[in-house]
Amino acid sequence: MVDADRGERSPAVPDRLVAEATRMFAERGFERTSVQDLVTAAGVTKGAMYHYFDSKDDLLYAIFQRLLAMQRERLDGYAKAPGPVADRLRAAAADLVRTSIENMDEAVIVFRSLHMLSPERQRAIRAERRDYQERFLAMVEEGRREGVFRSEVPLNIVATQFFGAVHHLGMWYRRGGGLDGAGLGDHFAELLMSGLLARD
Amino acid sequence: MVDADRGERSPAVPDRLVAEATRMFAERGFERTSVQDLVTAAGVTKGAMYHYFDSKDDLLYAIFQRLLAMQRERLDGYAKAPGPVADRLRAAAADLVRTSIENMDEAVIVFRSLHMLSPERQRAIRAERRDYQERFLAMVEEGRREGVFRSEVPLNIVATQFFGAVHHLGMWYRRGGGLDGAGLGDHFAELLMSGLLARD
DNA sequence: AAGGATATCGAACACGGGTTCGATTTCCGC
DNA sequence: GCGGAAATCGAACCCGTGTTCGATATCCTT
Repeated sequence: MVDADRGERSPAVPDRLVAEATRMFAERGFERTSVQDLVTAAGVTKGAMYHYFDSKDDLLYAIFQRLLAMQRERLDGYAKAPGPVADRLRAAAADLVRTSIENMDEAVIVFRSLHMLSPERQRAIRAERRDYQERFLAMVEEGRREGVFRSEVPLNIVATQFFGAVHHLGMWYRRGGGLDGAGLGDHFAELLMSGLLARD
Repeated sequence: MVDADRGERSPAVPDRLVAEATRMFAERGFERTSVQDLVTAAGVTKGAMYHYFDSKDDLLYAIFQRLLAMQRERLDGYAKAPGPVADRLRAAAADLVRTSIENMDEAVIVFRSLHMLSPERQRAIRAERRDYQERFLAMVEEGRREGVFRSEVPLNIVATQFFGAVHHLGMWYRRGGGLDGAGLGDHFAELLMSGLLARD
């Protein structure tokens, strides 16, 4: 019973740990989730966990990276795609909202528990996120140069407000509220575009 | 040397404690600030603190309430003022941004450490905030009835995105960045209005 | 089948945390 | 100035925490 079993019975231990940690950190918060509760929920003991992760911090860091790496990769897709920049930007924005909602647990953790990471790792994550926003802003800038975006409000403020709203999703969005991730993504993207285009 | 002294030398102990707690909770986070560090910074001992506050939680709760009560009161002012609803809403929005920036420490704590409160108090704070948003939304609804606001995007989503962005301010706004609270408030309000008014 | 490496266990450790409480000092009305 | 109440101290307490580590079980290679 080896890899074949892992696929059919239950996931490998590291994966189970990350999965449980994601669920519990999102629900109770990082600091209110003890390592003991965590490993119990995952059906192992502390020793097993410390075999795969150097610390509780490590586990948290892994969660951060998974979501951010995924979203950065997706953004790259839109940035490099052909077509008008306005369309690509709108699609990228809607996609960010959608993936944030579909990975709500991770999203909640990222925006709520960043300051629980060790300082170096905080810096690393912040850098990654800054990188994401800069790539995003590069598309906005591209649109501005082409004369597509010409808002009264500084464009980076428009984009920043959008990011703020996205990061805050975890605080209020609940499933089954009559609006799924894709629907909300469309609205959010629409709102972003109206901000970038508006001129009164 | 009593009240007169409190006014001229240093604030009363409970005030000092709240002030230090606000600063430290915002900087290091609630859970990374020990009661010992806190009382040392405030120049007293644990006993003094536990004389005024039942728990560390109590202290946190006091910080929450101060900011929320202040902002709710201000919102009421705009809601009850005379004049077109669009103007009042814009002013209220700009004011929320401004007061959030001027009380950045409290704002950071509110949005970052809500889940550290005891469940009952979490509920209480959430209820207060919901109340705030409902009053705000009532003005939006007023404008919709009058035909002033007619966005493609559902109005409550526009408003919610605005709140999200405001709550997220603490994550990126830094003083001395060439844009003060009032200036940013204007931009944010402008953006909110453009969302509420837009129709394409 | 043997052997070493990997995975998992389980108990103990070290430590800092929030909280309690009786002693001591400071304050204020009489 | 006295006396009781309020404020403050300081040390001890208890508990849960993340982490370590040697022992044991399981696996994969040869």
